[in-house]
Amino acid sequence: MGIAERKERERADMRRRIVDAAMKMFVEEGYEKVSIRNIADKIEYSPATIYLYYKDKDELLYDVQKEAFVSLADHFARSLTAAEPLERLMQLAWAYIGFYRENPELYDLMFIIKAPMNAEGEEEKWKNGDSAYDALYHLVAECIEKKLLRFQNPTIAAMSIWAFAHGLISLDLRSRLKVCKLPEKALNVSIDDAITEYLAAVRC
Amino acid sequence: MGIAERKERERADMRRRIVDAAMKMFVEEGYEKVSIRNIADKIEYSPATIYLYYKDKDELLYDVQKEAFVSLADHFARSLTAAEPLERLMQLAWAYIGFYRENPELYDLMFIIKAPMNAEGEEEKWKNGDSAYDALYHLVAECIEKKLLRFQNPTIAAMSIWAFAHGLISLDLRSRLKVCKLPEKALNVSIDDAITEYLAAVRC
DNA sequence: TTTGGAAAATAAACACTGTTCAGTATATTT
DNA sequence: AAATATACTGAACAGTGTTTATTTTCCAAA
Repeated sequence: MGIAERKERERADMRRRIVDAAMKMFVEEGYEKVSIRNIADKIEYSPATIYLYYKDKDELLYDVQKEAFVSLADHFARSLTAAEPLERLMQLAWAYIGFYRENPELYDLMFIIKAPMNAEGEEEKWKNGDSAYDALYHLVAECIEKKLLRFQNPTIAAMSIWAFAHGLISLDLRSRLKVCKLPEKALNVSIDDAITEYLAAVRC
Repeated sequence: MGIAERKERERADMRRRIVDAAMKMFVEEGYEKVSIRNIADKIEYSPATIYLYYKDKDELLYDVQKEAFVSLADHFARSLTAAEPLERLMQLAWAYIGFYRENPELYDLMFIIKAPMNAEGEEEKWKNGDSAYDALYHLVAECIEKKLLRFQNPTIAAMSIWAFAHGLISLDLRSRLKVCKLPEKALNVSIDDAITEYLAAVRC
């Protein structure tokens, strides 16, 4: 029965085509501005066809998020070259900021946009971010064990470091840091300074 | 000519009615889920009428944000009772978190939602958050002057503290802290712990 | 007090959106 | 070749923000 397998393969190919087009368009124009019809046009299929492969736009976004988190994990893996855990933690932090700066729309869709993880009920569906978070958690835990960080609890530590970076990023992404009245050019520098200072402050 | 004044008053009243209804509905159901038609229904006018008072939904949101920032400033004013600047900074931080917890949808619409400040061109329109930011900035500056904080630059300090709080809040609001695998109840406690630890870490 | 003109409110439409469904074309099995 | 299962799509539904032509309301001058 090679046919069933081919059909399955074709189905997977179609999902690929859809998710690839969607990812590309989300990154270029932002999730909100891309409609199912736009995606259907791009892949030269009817809008209704997309609903044969994804139950709704949220499910499609979920798949794009999955993809995005894989590439974040890759980005992490490539960036963590140091042997010293503390040095690795710094690399992780800068890799995170770097990922945002290279793919702001992707960051938005992974961490800021409302859909789809606020869809109640689907509790355990939010596993996409796990590996990226685990990278942070284990690194932080190792640093705490070796008394390299001024933290006791690794969960609190991971939360704090993540929140700090995410806070800066999402204020930046929404142009909220304008109120700081910094010259355009000085903003990125200030963000970098803030991170540098924070990392210096939390180490022993 | 009392008529012109009455007309002006009526115009202002109408804007009030619209912005009040909008604020109420945004808070209850979230900005995205409230349509111009819904608001029009609520105030018992035609949808088109709203466009005689607001050029688009963004302008309406902008007015609601203005309102929201006033109430945040009020909230700050009521919370900052201590004489010691460092104590006042703590109160500010907790007031910020408190405001979020009392009005999560309002926080969303003030700090996270995309519209309207990303509308390019209207550079100086984003002055709503000024007074709230100024409260933080001046307090931080005072603390630095009196050598109460481990910061040199007040702008970096204000950015950092704000980013930390905002980061925790917005990760919480988007249920991203689920990856920390904390029991439901422990989450809020952990957020509080993270803030407590952070404040302890940045003081001299 | 009636009439003319300005101002305010609206019904209806436009161009979108996500989504569904009845019907058509294609491929596979009998 | 006929019957069946699969894949696809046109058209529609119910909603969105917004605009326009039309009607209603109001005020001032004849």
